[in-house]
Amino acid sequence: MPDVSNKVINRLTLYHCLLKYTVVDRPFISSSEIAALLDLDDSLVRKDIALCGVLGHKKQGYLVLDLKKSIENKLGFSERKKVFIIGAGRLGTALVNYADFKDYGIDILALFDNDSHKIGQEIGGQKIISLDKLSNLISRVNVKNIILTVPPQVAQEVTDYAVQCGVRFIWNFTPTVLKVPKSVTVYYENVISSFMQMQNAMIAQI
Amino acid sequence: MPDVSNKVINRLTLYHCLLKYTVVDRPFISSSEIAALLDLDDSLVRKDIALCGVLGHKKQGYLVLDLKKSIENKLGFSERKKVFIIGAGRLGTALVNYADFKDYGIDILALFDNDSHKIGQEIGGQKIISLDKLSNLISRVNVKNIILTVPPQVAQEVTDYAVQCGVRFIWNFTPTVLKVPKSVTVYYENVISSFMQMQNAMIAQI
DNA sequence: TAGATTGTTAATCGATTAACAATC
DNA sequence: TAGATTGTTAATCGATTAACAATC
Repeated sequence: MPDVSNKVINRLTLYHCLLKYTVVDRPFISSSEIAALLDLDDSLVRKDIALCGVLGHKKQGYLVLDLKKSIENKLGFSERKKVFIIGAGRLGTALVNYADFKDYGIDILALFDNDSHKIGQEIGGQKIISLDKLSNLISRVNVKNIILTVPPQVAQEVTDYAVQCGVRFIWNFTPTVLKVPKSVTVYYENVISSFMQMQNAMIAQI
Repeated sequence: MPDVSNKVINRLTLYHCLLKYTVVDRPFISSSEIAALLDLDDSLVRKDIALCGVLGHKKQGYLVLDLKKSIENKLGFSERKKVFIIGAGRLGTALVNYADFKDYGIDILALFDNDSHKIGQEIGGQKIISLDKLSNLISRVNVKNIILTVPPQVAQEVTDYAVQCGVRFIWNFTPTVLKVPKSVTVYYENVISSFMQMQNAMIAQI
């Protein structure tokens, strides 16, 4: 999936949701229908679709199943992507149980915590593992990507340790900015920011 | 908070996280330091800060506390924002317990579900309420914003009901596209899209 | 003073929208 | 045929980066 911007990825994912759950009863959908449902410009939708290599049909639109499949290919849903989760709090366990991850090729292979009361407990078929086993498991399973769902107060400390163990990509769900070496990439997931953006949309509406 | 794009909101929120948890030991921070930590251009940081009405100090940078406070004002953290959550599954309950919401002015006033086994249970100080009480509570408490965390299969059905009850803004955590009247706004939170964006960053890195 | 940093303008880059020929 | 829809180019819009004078 090179050559597509984050904005395109975001829209393609939405088109896919649409085709998966909403448009299931007919063979074709047009760019203007998609655009109307998502409040976008129809030529933008056609451009996005063109990036997936899908050809439409004049007067009819795009074949729903064809389009769905092509988005899956473009975004790499069928390739398996291995991740660990560090932090078995409410958010971490919610993510472990998020059934849809598997559908999109995301395999959560282990869930770590350093609370001795949690270690050994089972969540969504995953045993919670002691954090000091991270280094060992990284080399055995060859996973370089972690989802970070620890309390913000310990986020930097846990990150330093994870980086030392060989982690290269951190999907950071904590509301903190992490200091990492140049070789490590942090991707920020920020619920507060999303909320503020939504609120902005609200104000604009009124 | 008019006149700021979503991208600016996102960055301002990150600056705020930085000032809240990471830069706590000194009075000043420069635009280039912020830029380095977040992998941004320093003039972009200065522009964002200018939008908050903060003046820096030549040779020293910006006063940390001053900047933090101004971001809070700009993004409206101190104004209380009332929301309901519909769907008391793992994600819904994780959000109820997300302590940081309160710090940012987001008050979760009730948690709804229609599973009779869940109704009456208490989560994070909130009793789970039967969904058929929604209409009643909307008029009593005057809340027009909901966080939707139900299973995707029932998302549209629940949305139709919520809209009928008077809901105007839906923060949609389900991986579905919702059909709503023009008067209702849906804001999509898409974990899968975020993951794919992260993966894109990974590929670019290697 | 020399060096560092802001604040801001102009230049560039990228993303979206408008428009329309092609054609089913 | 007439109408609808794609695929794509050109125009516009918005966001980022480069550059630099001002100044502490």
